[in-house]
Amino acid sequence: MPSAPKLSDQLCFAAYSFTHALNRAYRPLLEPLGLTYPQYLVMLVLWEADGQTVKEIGERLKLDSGTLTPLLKRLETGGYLTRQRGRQDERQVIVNLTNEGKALSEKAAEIPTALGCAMGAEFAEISELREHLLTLRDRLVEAGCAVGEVEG
Amino acid sequence: MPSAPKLSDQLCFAAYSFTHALNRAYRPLLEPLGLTYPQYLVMLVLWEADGQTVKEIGERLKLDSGTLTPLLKRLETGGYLTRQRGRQDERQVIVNLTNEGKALSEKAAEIPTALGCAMGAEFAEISELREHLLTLRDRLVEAGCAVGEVEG
DNA sequence: CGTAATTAAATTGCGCGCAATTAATATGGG
DNA sequence: CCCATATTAATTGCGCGCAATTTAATTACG
Repeated sequence: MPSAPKLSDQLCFAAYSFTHALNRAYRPLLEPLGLTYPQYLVMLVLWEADGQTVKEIGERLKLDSGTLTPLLKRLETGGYLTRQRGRQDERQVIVNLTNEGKALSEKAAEIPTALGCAMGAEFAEISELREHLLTLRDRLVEAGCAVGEVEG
Repeated sequence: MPSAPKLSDQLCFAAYSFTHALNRAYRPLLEPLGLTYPQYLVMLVLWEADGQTVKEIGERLKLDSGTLTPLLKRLETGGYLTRQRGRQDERQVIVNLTNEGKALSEKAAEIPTALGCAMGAEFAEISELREHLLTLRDRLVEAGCAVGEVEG
């Protein structure tokens, strides 16, 4: 297989396995809160601004209702939020935190710290890497197609 | 929620959404080959070295048999590889590419190029970012625990 | 030897992630 | 006003990822 791309050359695999490693690192930290990692992301969005629609949450996290609806139902069952149809527009579903859901943010406060430590990285380094990834992500979303000249 | 971590501060979310964007960018490129992205990764591993065990493939990709067994069965059904118990150690399953599976590497040759172009990134930039992510990944795997001082 | 401990895959169960479809509501044009 | 079109969620189906368990084969130990 002389022409085959090499795994070790792939940025995509590095990102893929880094993400999985992050997920595994989060698991024991989130388990005491009763959250999975995607559920934690939804809570982050709601802690920043309560009362958002499913659509708004989805835009923020780049997820659709196929993923969010069952996830939100589980968080509702867990007592962290409520879901109710909008009054002026009944197509929308507004998601509100319960007191329990709001209180959870305090327990979650130390999680980023723990992760940063586990990675042994400085704030500036993390920050730069984050922006780099978001830039490339946005270019990927924008491109969607094309055939060009470098490693993927 | 004054103490809550912010989504925009999170490296984890940047990596998470970058990975999903990559996945979506790969989809239309891999569909003509009849592969999903994880299946493509397995093929990359086998194109580099045919005849590996499930364990070896899993170590390379950081995946376990719970993920690999059904995935490999699908690739077997698709005619890209065969799975057979090892002769000298019957606990192992050796995975071999079929001619069709080997031939697929040629069609896949242009994929990394297309992705690199879609990201609009130089080889050096990609390369550096890749190493950075792998370094942090390995630190995460090594740490597994701890509570420290920076953003995650 | 023979039994205990170890190892490799497979299986089970659950939660994403996403494409595709459906249902209900809202909007805009004639 | 009515109907075609848009939009928002929900639903369905499938393929990961992974923890936990099970099964089978190998190795280590007394």
